[in-house]
Amino acid sequence: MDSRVVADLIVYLGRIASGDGLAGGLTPVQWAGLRYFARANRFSRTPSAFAAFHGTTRGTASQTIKGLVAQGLLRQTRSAADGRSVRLDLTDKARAIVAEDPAEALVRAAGALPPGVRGGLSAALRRMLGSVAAERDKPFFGTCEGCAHFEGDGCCRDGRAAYECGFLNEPLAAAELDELCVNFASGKSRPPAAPGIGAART
Amino acid sequence: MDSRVVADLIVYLGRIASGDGLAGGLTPVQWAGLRYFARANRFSRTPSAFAAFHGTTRGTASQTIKGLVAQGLLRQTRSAADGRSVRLDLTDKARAIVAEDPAEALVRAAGALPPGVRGGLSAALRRMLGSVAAERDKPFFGTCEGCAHFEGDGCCRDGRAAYECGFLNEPLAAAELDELCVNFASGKSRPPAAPGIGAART
DNA sequence: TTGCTTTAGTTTCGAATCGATACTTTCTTC
DNA sequence: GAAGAAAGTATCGATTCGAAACTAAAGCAA
Repeated sequence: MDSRVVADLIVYLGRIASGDGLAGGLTPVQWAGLRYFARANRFSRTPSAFAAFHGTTRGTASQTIKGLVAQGLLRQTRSAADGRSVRLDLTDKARAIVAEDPAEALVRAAGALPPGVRGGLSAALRRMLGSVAAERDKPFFGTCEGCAHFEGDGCCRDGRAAYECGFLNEPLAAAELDELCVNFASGKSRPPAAPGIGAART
Repeated sequence: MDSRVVADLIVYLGRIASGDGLAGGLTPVQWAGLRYFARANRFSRTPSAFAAFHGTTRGTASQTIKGLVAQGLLRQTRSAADGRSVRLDLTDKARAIVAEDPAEALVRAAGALPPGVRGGLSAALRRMLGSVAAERDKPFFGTCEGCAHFEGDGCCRDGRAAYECGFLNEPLAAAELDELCVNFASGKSRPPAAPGIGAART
């Protein structure tokens, strides 16, 4: 019975934080898009990845993105490596809006917790995400931390970068390690109490 | 930075659990309605309370309810005390559907946690909800536990019921103490680590 | 009682959203 | 090269949503 209270609390907290709707003249879908493109790394800032993350079709995602581009909140650039792919980046105008996201209240609430409690909360939520992931077959998102494709221990080797994505064979900047990635795969033996944000069945 | 991870985890978990959409032939809104009327107590199973909980207008809530009634999932009865009010109750058919809610995966994930961890998680989430509540002026929902209107310590007094709601002057069954209530108000001095599910500014 | 105001619920209507589908372009593989 | 897969876009019909108008019941003040 206590388990249901925990589940309800998570759903309730998530909804009142992210579902606040029309704040700032943006629709809930547009907020979801801005949040995603603000958190995703450069490999994942594409219409397809957003569609997968948001649980919708590519067509619908394309419409949402078109609206954000028309409002000057996203800038799209075609990929040089793949002529089909498009990368979306937030404009300065969008960054100013995201900084006043109503969902920031949740971040502040988390920050108000004692560090030890917050660490335990984070670890428990990651475990729950791992459990839920084991029941599903949809793609999950996570950060480099705990990703099976993550390589590099911080020191250079034969002229390559300190960190690298073994899936894309791309060097990674230190600031990118905390960004969401669509190519996340669990399975990496990881330091205790520091799994990735998500886990896939692979 | 760790605070943002916690906030993102909560939003992500809540969305993949409740936003699964068209499972069972129901739309996401209909799922939300069924879940609400399954958790809410008899004072809160009204269109207006559902609209407040779901963050929408009464008109939209009325439409959602109409659809659920048409499918034989909700039964509406007019209140004897107030001729305007309508109470919605789940039918047996609806209870069978709710039992297979895709969001039950979250409940199972919470149940897979060690009891001590789950207790800490629950307490931390309640604290976060309290923080978020302090920033907003919208109504919040909670259970009798920790509600300022809750009266009675379990023993009868001058022929009245063991538990009672001081706001509505209504006796409360023991099974109703864990149900969501729209009239929740914080402020009650409460036993340690057992606040209500929500907190209002009052 | 008679009015006035508030509240619960419903209905209607126009705008927006969404999913399914088809289509174009580009990359990959044989 | 040709076939097939993948990324992205456009279109269409059904659904949803919020705003506003509306009905009915309750509360309140003389």
